[in-house]
Amino acid sequence: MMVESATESIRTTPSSQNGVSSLSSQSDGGGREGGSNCDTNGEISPVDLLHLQQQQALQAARQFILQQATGLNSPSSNELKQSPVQVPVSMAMMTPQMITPQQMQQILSPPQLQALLQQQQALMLQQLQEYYKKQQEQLHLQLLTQQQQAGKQAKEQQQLGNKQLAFQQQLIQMQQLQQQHILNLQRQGLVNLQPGQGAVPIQSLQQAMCPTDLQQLWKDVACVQSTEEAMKHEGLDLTTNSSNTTSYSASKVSPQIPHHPLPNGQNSVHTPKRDRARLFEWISSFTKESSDEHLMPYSKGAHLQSTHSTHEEHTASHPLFGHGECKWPGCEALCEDMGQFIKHLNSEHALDDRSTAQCRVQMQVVQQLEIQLAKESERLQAMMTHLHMRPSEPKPFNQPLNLASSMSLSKRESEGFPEGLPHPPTSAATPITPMRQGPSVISSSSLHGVGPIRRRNSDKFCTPIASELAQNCEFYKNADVRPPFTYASLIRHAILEAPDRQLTLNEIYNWFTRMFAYFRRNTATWKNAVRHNLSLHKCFVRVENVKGAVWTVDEVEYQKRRPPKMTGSPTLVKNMISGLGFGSLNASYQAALAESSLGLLNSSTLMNSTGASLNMLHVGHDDVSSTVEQVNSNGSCSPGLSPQQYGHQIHVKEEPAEMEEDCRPVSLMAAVNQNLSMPGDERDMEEELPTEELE
DNA sequence: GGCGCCCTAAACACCG
DNA sequence: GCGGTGTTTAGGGCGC
Repeated sequence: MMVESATESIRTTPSSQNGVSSLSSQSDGGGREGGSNCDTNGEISPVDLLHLQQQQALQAARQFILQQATGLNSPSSNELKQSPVQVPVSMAMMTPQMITPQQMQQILSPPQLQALLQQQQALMLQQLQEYYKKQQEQLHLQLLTQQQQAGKQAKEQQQLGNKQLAFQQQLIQMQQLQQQHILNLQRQGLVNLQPGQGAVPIQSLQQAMCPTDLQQLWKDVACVQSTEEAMKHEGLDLTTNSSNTTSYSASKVSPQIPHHPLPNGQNSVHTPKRDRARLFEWISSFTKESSDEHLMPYSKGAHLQSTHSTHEEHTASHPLFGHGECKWPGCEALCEDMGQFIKHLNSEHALDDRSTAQCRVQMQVVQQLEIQLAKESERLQAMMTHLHMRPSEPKPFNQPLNLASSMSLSKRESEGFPEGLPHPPTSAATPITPMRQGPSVISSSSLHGVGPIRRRNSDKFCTPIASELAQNCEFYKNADVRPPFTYASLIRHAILEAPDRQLTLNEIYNWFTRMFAYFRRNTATWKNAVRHNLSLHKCFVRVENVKGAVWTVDEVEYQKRRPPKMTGSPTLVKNMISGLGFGSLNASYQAALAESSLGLLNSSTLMNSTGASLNMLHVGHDDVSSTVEQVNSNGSCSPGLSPQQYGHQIHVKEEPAEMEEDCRPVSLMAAVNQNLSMPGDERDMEEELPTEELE
């Protein structure tokens, strides 16, 4: 087919030559397409071949990266971008992204990520095909040119035959690699790819790799290139291309490879082993530095640098000699002793273009690895920092509570702001605050806006809804971000925020849409959820008012359902009574405190604003504008709207099973407070505003 | 794995 | 009949 036609062209057209481009000129991003890197003999220049093979290696690397692409969470990097080889195929994918994979992962839902991955894989496949096409065309073009010039001299006919074979070989290799890579990509799931789908940045995949992955990657690279070698050295059986599965071990059975350079002394066949050798070197260094016990099973280099090696003395004497082999990238020549090695070094690796190029490549390899190391180190540091910070998680949650909430509280009190209402100055100072909330507040699901509400956050360890909304109200108003609170807490907040602490269903709807951009869509869903929550939770009391049915909050019921887990916890009792720092409390309790702080904040504010000193629980209310008590279905007194105030029918709900009980032990906190004769709301304040009210 | 909490969806009833 | 409201049930996800 193509090879045959190329062969035919060779026979019928003269060949020619051209100069060898310098390495620098080839690597300066000019791309390979325009390069005519052939030597005067009409062959592809070694440097060109080097580039070609390195590109192929990178293709294999990319292939491996895709295989490893289960996680995309790693900081962005530009390793590939800085690759010594310009690989047009992947340049688009190597472009640094505006967002990190982590951010992408947070922003995108898993299905979106998957779609993105598939999309980019498709793109990559397409680019691969285009690239190989270009390469083939280029090779073919070079072939034709050389044939034309070579044809003028009959004397060179025989030589041309050899060149022809060489080019045929190149073409075959190119085709084989192309097929192999495409097949591999398809095996990796691209068979189902559809046109137009996107993908995950390849750099992200690479960045996600750990050193072990890199080792495997390099191994694959070496394997692929060894395949090339094998093909080259297996003769010129161009009719079969079944050598795609040539294994690494198979390639290693070709020790003569390094000793068969091209006639002009170039190093095309050296390149694969060179890369592999660099891999080994890197593995060795990494293994040595990171963990002496972890020897890479396939890492020959690791063993080469084993401190237990009998050749260690030699290794120590020369970094390029170890285990009886020359460790020059791609060489692996066997040397019996140091003297022989030195001789070999001086003869085979003297200062010439090839060695310079190899050194240059090695420098870039090292540079890339250093970058990778820096990134990995940074990641490690972040991980350690994160893990170290874990025990003190409550800290960031307490702090904003103290500062923001109390400050805005006082302001609201003085300015008559309804408590809980977002105060402009506060929110204005933090227009995009959710970022500072940390992941505990704005989860990935809430970020992309399609996932479920941050369910546990508000309950466990989030900033209280009051301060959260106060500080981020502008954000939630404008950003299509789902608030990290439950429907129940939001409804409660809305109701308590109302001047008279009551809202009609429609007013609740309006509050949701007014406060959260997220709730301006999917109205059917969340409205249904709101109604569901209102009906389901006992804490929401429907009151027939003159203007229709309104919903109020039964704080007692609400608090009842909050911290069931802390009931009976000796630790909590101790902490409670002793008034220790809340950082020592467990997450559940803190979460309960956090979430419910809003209502208590509200209550306290109202109480303060009205100057009422209430004993809701035992005495009864004396100010309906403040937190009022309400006789609930159980006959107990609870803060909320006064039945007298509304003087209408109150629909008593039954909480779901577990909520049902007066006989159920009251929460420990409540019990403690009751023992302390704490008034209802004050009790709540004490419970829920440890950092706000108990400073 | 069980449990609790939550969300979502859906069906149904009531009422203006 | 329609839309809004309220109730209830079911299923599933998630964290403990």
